Amino acid sequence: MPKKSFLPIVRELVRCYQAFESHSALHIRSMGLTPAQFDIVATLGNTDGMSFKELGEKTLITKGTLTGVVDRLEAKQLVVRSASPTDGRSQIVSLTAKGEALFADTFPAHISHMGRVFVNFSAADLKQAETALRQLRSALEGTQESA
Amino acid sequence: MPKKSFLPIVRELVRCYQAFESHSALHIRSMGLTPAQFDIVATLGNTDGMSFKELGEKTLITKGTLTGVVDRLEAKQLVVRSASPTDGRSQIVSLTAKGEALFADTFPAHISHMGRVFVNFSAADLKQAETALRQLRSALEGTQESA
DNA sequence: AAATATTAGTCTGAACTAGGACTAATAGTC
DNA sequence: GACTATTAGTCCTAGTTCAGACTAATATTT
Repeated sequence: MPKKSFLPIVRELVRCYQAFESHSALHIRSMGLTPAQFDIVATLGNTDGMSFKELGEKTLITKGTLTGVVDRLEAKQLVVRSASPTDGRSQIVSLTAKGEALFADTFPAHISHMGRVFVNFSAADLKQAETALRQLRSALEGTQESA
Repeated sequence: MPKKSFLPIVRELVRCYQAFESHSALHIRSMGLTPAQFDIVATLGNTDGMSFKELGEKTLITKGTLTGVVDRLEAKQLVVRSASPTDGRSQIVSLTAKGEALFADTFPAHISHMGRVFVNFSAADLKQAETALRQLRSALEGTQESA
């Protein structure tokens, strides 16, 4: 490996992510949700609900955090908890009618908001960026235990 | 623009960043620091100190957060605050001898830890990833106000 | 069936996060 | 020089984050 030449990438990755987050978060907050809350609502949209475990895996929010975020969404009456019919330990989280309505309002708006960023990207550009990122991630994940 | 084809990238960017963060954070915590604290120590290393403003710009930590993080580092006697000689509003943050020592211990260790991830990357791979990320970021930053 | 291990979700504690109000100091304007 | 605008840092609030301890329920083993 080229010694230390990975530093610019790491730097660029972090800045890129933060730029993305701040662009996304600004819009989400203007719609009255936090990024984590939006993440949950977007994940539950067009589904019949799912367990905390499943929700955590899809959103990459860890269980401890999830409890609190769902609490706040429940307080806003956007989601409900219900016992799983098959597993006594498990809770199913699903959107309420109000949550569905919010999803229908905000999700397309957000996609379109974010899409504007990519107006000048060609399909090839997108593909290339995706490939580079995927390669990077698989390296990062592959090294987790070999340290 | 290709409608909606940006979603996979966004997804990949987020996962990539989180994989990086978790890999990095695990190592940093094992050295007794939080990621934000390490970020500050690493930025102050080999400098004569800098103002909160400058520190915030380099680390991408916002002012409100910075106050608290520096408080904790000061409590650990790793950094000190001192009045700026040129600007009465400004505080200079710099490493103490203990902070310098910690920097000398942990920074190379962390670089080497992270470098292992990239063992199988060629210089060309790195360059390509960097280019893709830079392009992405400039798009993200450029759209901030045009919404 | 009883003992053990695993799993789902909650709770706790320490820290980070952004945004905005606030204070003090500097800069710019008339 | 007085007025106004900007800037640097601090404080506050609400929310997120993770790790680890904990409880209850389910699986596995013997």
